[in-house]
Amino acid sequence: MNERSFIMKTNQKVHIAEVALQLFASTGYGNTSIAMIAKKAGVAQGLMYNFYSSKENLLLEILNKGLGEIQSSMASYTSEKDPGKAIAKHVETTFDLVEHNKEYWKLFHSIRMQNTVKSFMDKIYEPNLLLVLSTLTINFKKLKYKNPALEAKLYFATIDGLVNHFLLDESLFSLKKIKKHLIQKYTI
Amino acid sequence: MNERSFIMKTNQKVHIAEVALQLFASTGYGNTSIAMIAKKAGVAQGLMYNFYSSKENLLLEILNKGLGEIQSSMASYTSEKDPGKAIAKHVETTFDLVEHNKEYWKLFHSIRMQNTVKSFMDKIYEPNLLLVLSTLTINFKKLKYKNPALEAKLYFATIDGLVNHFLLDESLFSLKKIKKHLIQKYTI
Amino acid sequence: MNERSFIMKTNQKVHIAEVALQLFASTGYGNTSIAMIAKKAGVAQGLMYNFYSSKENLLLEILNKGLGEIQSSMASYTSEKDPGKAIAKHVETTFDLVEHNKEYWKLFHSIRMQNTVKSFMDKIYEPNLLLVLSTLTINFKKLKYKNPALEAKLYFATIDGLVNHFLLDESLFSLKKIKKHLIQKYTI
Amino acid sequence: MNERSFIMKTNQKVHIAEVALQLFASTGYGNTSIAMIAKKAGVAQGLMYNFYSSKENLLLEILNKGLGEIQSSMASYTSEKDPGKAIAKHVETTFDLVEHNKEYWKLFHSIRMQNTVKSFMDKIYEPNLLLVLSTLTINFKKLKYKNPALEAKLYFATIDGLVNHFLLDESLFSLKKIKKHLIQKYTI
DNA sequence: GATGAATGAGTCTTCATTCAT
DNA sequence: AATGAATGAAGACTCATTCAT
Repeated sequence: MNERSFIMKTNQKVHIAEVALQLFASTGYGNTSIAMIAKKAGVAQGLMYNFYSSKENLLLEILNKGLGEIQSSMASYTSEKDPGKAIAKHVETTFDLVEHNKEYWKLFHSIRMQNTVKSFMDKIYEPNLLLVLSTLTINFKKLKYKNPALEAKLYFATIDGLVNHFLLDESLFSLKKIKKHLIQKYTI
Repeated sequence: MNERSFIMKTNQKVHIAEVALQLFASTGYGNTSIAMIAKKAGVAQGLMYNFYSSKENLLLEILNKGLGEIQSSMASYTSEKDPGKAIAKHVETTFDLVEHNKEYWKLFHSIRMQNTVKSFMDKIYEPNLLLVLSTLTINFKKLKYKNPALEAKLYFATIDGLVNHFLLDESLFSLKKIKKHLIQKYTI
Repeated sequence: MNERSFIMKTNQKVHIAEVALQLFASTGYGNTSIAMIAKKAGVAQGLMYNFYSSKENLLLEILNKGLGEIQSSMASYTSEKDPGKAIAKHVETTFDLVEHNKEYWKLFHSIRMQNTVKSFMDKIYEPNLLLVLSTLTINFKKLKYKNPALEAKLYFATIDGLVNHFLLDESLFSLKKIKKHLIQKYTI
Repeated sequence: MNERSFIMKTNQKVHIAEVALQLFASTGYGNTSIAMIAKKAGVAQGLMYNFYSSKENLLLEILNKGLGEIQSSMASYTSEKDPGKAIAKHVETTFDLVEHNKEYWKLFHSIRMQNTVKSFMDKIYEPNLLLVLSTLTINFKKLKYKNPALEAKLYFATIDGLVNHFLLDESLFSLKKIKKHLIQKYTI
């Protein structure tokens, strides 16, 4: 394989994933057919299988890539030593991620309760979740909260719930305001 | 007809709904076929349509029945005049509902982001949501919160996030403890 | 079986056939379900099978009964000795039959080209057709037509075509006028 | 790909339509399943839908194509100025069409009384019918018939009835003879 | 690599028919 | 006789996946 075709292939693979993400998010994984993705991506149906071994694999790679981006974004948060700043940063980072990857998050939330990908979630998302929780716990401990572990879970649930509601109906509240409110609440 | 089959017969519609709820919750609505439900319920496929006009109708009836139970449970909350008690009651009621209808809530959360029944959700769930939010807002106002409307949304998101996380992994936290913690946080 | 229940049964059987004819004619045999007939007739689905061994049998009995009525109506025609009057009578009788049994004729014409009932048609309708044709041939012979057999077939096709067109679109022509026209044409 | 399969492939859509027409004509539209057509055509069931979006669409395309052929055949008739020749030509053309497309005409006659495709018939066939009737009327007028409009309807019914009877039982008469007879009758 | 025709298992749904009561 | 619940065999249609070119 020469360099050019390597690049093309890479781009094509990414392109397909982007199109698939759009469709999965807007139409639902179950209601999106390979034919639809191929058509919208401008490639032949069969070609899909040169990049992704199956429809489920395509989904998993999309979810995986998104999780990777989350993890790298979260890096800045875990390295922050000041607990107040750390939490503020977490709020900021999370909401920024959601705002800039609405489609990914819609897909994520719409799919995470389905057994199709349960084992995948357990394997990939769970460790991530636990890492965030433990870091949060440490920060809440530093902030002298009585039950920091529980507090971390509560805080995380709040964030998740907000994201969920925001994705369901963006008119429900302004992400900016609630972000500010949340930071005040947790850090002052 | 012996007693057992008599019981089965009179409750057959309910029985089918229960089986369907189980499967929908564990396997996902899209991944559950009418054939699967019929088999598990011990009836012929065709009979399903004597009780439910379509697969979607079966889902809607299940969701509707669950919503009915929620609404009646919530009644006690809306009638409570003392704001602190009202919120405590809301927490209690919600968590009790979830604990006793895990499958329903799993289904609910797994389905609400899918377009399949979006219009249904908009029609049935949205008004309910708004009612709860406005009642919560009133209570937070009485409790002298600075921004009661936002606070209500925040609180609601927290509840929803907790339910979500609990349903995803029951080992994450004890519903009892977090309930207590939550009530303290919001009413003291 | 006492007399009363015999009468009831007889009436019920006839009643079912009448309802079935209506539905078959308006909705089509294939689009009419046993359930629809039972409902409209006000009887249980299962009861249908006490009178008719199958849906097809129900159809055949309806067709058969109609053919019987036609044959008896046609009797007056075959006994007429004057050829002109005979043909006039045939025209009159045919059009009267159609006008008073539109449903039957609609069913008949909609079904006769389908193989479902082809063997039945061959057995019951064919002899009838041949009888009419031969009688017509005799009359056309008396009327000095050059090729009376062919003329009979032509005349019969005309009648059939008119009935067909009339049933397809009653606004196309007045049965009365075309009847008059036809009689003039063939007898003067 | 060898030559045979190449031919098959390029003509596959046409091949499917031909097979479908055969089956629809002999077995009836309602009694012919997509599975039967696919099997007889030697293709997979699913492939059918690459060419025809639905069973009804397949039927409509078949009917439509047939109607197109009729219309182009009829062109020669409408352009004929001499009324006698025009009618003779109409008889000839019609009978030729029927003789060379028996299956199409069987299908057409078996379907036209069924509600399945009533709206299609109204939209496509009705205008065609009216055009033929008006042209016939003009010709009968030229031929000094007293009631040319009625005469046109009568003539058309005769043709239609003859076609019908011929399709029901080809042994009933020779198309050739009746054609000659008919032309004589109407033009001399 | 790229195409898209072809496959066939799987889905929901309908309905004639049977049968326990 | 009468009911209508129950059956199960189709039916039309979809779609992930394969494969010849």
